[in-house]
Amino acid sequence: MTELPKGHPCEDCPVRPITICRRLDAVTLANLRALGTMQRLEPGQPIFHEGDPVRRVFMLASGSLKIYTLLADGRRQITGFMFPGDFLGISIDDEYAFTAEALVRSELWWFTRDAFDRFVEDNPKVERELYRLAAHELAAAQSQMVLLGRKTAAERLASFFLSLIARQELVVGEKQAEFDLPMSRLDIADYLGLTKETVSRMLAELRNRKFIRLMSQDRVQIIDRAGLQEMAAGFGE
Amino acid sequence: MTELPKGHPCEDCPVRPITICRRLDAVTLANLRALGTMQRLEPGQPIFHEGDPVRRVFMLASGSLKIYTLLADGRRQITGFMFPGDFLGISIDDEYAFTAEALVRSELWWFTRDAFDRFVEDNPKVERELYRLAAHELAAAQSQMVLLGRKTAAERLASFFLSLIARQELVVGEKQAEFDLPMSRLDIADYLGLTKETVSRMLAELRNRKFIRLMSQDRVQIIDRAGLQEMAAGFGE
DNA sequence: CGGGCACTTGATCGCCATCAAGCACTGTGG
DNA sequence: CCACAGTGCTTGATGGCGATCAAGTGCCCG
Repeated sequence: MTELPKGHPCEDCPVRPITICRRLDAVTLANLRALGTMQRLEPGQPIFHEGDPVRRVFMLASGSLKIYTLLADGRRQITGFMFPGDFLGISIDDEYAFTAEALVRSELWWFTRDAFDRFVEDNPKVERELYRLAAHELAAAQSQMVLLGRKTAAERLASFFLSLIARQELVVGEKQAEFDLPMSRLDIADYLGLTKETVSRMLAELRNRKFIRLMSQDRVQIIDRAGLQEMAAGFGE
Repeated sequence: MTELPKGHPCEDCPVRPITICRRLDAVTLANLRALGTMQRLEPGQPIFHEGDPVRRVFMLASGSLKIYTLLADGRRQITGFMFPGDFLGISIDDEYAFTAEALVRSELWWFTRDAFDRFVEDNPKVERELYRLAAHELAAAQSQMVLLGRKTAAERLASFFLSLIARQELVVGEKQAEFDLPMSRLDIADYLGLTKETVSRMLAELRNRKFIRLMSQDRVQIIDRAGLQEMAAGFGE
């Protein structure tokens, strides 16, 4: 990555660092992991802050993280959550554009940027895979724009739950009826562009409509997936 | 791109098509252009619709486009505008995830997917460049999420104007004091997650604060860029 | 048990959406 | 040259969704 032709034709445009955080294939992962160092994280512990120099590339092994940006007066937008297998810190710039912080006790591997770049150079398929991963991120970002720009509070929460369970099903490899909420109500709110009170109310709303059941504070059972999907897609009722 | 290893490990996850629409370097462009066909577009003419099969890759030569997604009941979110030099339709999936439509009379080159893919294979640097372009898109998408999730109406418009003029300055290569608004108030609203009325009011607000001047309906002069920047960054006043 | 904290629920407020004129530019025909 | 639609933008009046402010509740861990 370091030997990417710097600038040309965009060197003066406001390039900002990028997260690529979807999964690579198993073989690549194993080879890469051999180059890395493991690190434990406590809940709330930051991995890096917005503006920090980009020195390392991270891969989450267990737990979960949040990625966020702050406005001048403290308003916060969480732009993504990360789960085991996700990559973080792969960037074409020298500063992170966001802060990354552990939600729960987590483990991650880190690699120096150089080691990671060398690995990419030695594994031609990886570059292609990285592009593929970036494409996934972009598609997700676009649906999040639709969510933030045009969906109602209830629709946002429904969409969020569906994406969380889809994600978990991808990892487990089969349909699931329940999923965890490792993040707080405030984190959910800051991801969906709402307040924690509204998240709480919409949770009650989805419960009243018999779309979901709360097994505990941080575990949700899906009762009516079709109902959730209709709501997430923006059908009136 | 067609020979990207299909699936593995993401084949069952909801992959959606992706736009890559920033500039490649001049040499690459010239080589690529030789493979393409030119097409003229009238204002409002669609290039493709959400759900259409991905058969071509496009490059905008002149004019401008909008990219949007619709919800079930007709709510619309514009996820991006495209300007000369931008690429469109580069995708890892077989269906477009959005609709692309000309804002004004425009010209674009198109390439068959196969021709484009062969070109990418024959030009190893291009793959790297594509990744770089995707990274730019991702950074832009993240700031748009902050805008849509946490900024006020006035802040959104200020941010939008700054990004439009930054874009134009990138093309022209020097600082500019004025820029065009090739899109309607409704398009601006659907990009910023607002209504056309609110866009109109915030335009008046920025005018009253002496941040901008309207040279005509579709041309803006920036009077106080620092003021706009503060507002866009979310400082209280 | 009890203290703390996150979450829920309730009451009120405000920003922006909605509804509704009014206005300005554009083109067209008399 | 002007009447006059037609269209898109602006401005005004009102309303509603979600934010804010404020209790209340349950859960976790002492």
